[in-house]
Amino acid sequence: MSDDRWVPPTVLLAVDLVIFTLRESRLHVLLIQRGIEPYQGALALPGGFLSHEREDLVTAAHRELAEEAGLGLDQLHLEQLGIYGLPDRDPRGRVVSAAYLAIAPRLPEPVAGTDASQACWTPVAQALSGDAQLAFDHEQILTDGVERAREKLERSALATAFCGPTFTIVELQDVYEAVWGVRLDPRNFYRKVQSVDGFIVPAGTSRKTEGGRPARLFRPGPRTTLHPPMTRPHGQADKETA
Amino acid sequence: MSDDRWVPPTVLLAVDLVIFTLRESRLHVLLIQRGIEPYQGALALPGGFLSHEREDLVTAAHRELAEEAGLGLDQLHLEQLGIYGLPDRDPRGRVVSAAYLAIAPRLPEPVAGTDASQACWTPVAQALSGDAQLAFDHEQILTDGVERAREKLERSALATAFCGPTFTIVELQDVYEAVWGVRLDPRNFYRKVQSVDGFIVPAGTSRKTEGGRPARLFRPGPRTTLHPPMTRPHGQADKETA
DNA sequence: GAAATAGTGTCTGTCAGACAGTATAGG
DNA sequence: CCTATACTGTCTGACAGACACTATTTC
Repeated sequence: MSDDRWVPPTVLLAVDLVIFTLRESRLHVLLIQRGIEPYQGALALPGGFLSHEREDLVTAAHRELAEEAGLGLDQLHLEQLGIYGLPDRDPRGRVVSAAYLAIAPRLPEPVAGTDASQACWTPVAQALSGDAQLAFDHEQILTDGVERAREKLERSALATAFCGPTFTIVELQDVYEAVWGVRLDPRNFYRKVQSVDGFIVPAGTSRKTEGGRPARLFRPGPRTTLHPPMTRPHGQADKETA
Repeated sequence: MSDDRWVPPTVLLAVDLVIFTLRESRLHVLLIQRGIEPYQGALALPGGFLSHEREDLVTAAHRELAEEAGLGLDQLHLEQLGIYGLPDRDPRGRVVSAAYLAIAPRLPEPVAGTDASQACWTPVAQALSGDAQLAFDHEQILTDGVERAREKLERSALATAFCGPTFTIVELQDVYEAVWGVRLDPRNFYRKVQSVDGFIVPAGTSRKTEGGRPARLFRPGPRTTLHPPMTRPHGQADKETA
């Protein structure tokens, strides 16, 4: 600040995505296998550099979402997660990454890998088990993403973003159980989720289930923040669903 | 990604700080009056560019904290707030800012302005009233900082960072009332804050107060996350303390 | 003693957690 | 009928909110 002709350093800006979805009642994250160095062949979060100097960060996140996951903007939650800028996180030089958290509804196909690299949904428990070494500091970013999702399920209506346009209460409960890693009582969950005003609204019809009474369908309500919040069982226990 | 010789664009990376403290039972933020263009003369959050290409973001935040506010690392909370990167937020070009939230304990002197610009503690209510136009998108950053602080008071022991090494329960209540903008019942607050295990621990002695029974002193406890959380009065009402 | 601030006891409505019981489907 | 799933009613312990009351200081 004291030199007259001092010029601040420039950095490369990347956008990385933590994209969550629910598959078979388990939380999955989209990972790609890197086709180029560095970390060629390793698993990594989808992402990339800004396409041009005037591209907005959110726009870049949406672009990557479309390019690497084939996901459009419909029924998709996207929020900023944080910035990761340790000097040595990328061997190519000073790369600072803006991480975004995205929630995708259940998708029938395993995602059409449109990009050069192969994209696949991976159970989060497996991605963080240490067996699969993630590129760069993506394990840290993924860990932060999980924690963010857990917190937001308490105070926001984010859980509905995991579901399709309509869903049953049991499906919504599946989301909470998978993300929090706990078991919830269906009866109490039913009462609780209905009592929060504006969280979910009836969608009229009902849906078949395999041998049993059909469940009523609901749509996401107008509320985005939940009062009172959903309460996560004490001690944020990470017990897997048996 | 398809061109062979494509080179990603570079950006300038800045670090901006939202530094909160409590003065006269009101939440204050540190603002500086800009000495140079752009926005010369306007109020802004303290901050600046990375000093060199290999500087870590947190290190840069600490450096700015020392340069512009004269604050060391002792008894100081610092956490990442978010990244602000709209293409037109800075007329000098593509500048992306990593915002950090800092909490400083009560300071006797109004901060020694060590930098070229004048630094002053400003009530947050005044800074956001619209009368004082803040530079760049700093009003947005400040708004996000206030919301973040409010949320973190619920689930973390962040409130103690506003106090000195020892404090009374009433002083802690002052923090909650100022940040949340509500009135709390002293008796219930007393019980509640004591019942949360590891939040605050007795510091042995007590402290004089103007005409009344001396209050016991406490120190921050080992707990950083609060279970159960402090409950903010319903509807996050923003009623100012009368 | 009065005044002021610190800290305690107790009641009450609300709600999370537990779980018995009812409803509606397919076999 | 039985089984499986969806949904309802009710009890109970814990706790937030309200507030009367006691304790310890200065004047």
